[in-house]
Amino acid sequence: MEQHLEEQAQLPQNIPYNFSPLLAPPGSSSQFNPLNLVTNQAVQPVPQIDWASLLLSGAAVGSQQPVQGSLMNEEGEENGASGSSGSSSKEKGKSTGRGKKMTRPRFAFQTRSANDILDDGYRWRKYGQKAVKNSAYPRSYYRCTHHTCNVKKQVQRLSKDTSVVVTTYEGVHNHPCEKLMEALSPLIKQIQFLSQF
DNA sequence: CGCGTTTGACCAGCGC
DNA sequence: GCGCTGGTCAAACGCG
Repeated sequence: MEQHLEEQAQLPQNIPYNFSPLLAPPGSSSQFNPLNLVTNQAVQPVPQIDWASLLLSGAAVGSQQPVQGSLMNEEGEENGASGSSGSSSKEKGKSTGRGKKMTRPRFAFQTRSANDILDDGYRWRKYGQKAVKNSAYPRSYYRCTHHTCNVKKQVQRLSKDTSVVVTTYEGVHNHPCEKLMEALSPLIKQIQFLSQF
């Protein structure tokens, strides 16, 4: 199944960057895979993404605003379990193996970027890298460095279109964006100062 | 010295 | 049951 991922991930050429298109193709419900999700952005060397609103409200994306197909949870994966042997096995492996069985929202998107690592405002620690079948590029595994946060993400570059990076987020941050807080702290201080009068 | 990356080993699930 | 594959671990290493 993995061998077709990149073939299925056709990039619409003129879609502006937007998370709303994160929908499973209507006819591919049973074969749905996060890597098939297509969200594109204009070709930019450095992605300009409104991560703050995205990931703060966007946690929402995970739990409160279930955009169908943009999320992967246990139920959704069971739907596609028979079709996608590879991607489903890894989840089951985690549930019964070292990892804990948790229902974690997942969403994936593609970006055109020269950088594999998108600066989403959070700090990530790389914990693994694997060469995946039928892909010239390895898949990298990252974990949020926040001690109470267990969000993971996978980053893989398409071999057929090396300008496209597929990022899969798993879980929802349970802490504010550090860089966002860092950026806002002077403003907050100023507001607090002014509010004294 | 602390933090992050690299990388080989290990584990579990699936298909045959 | 065996091999393949993906995901994770953890020790070693590098960098600021």
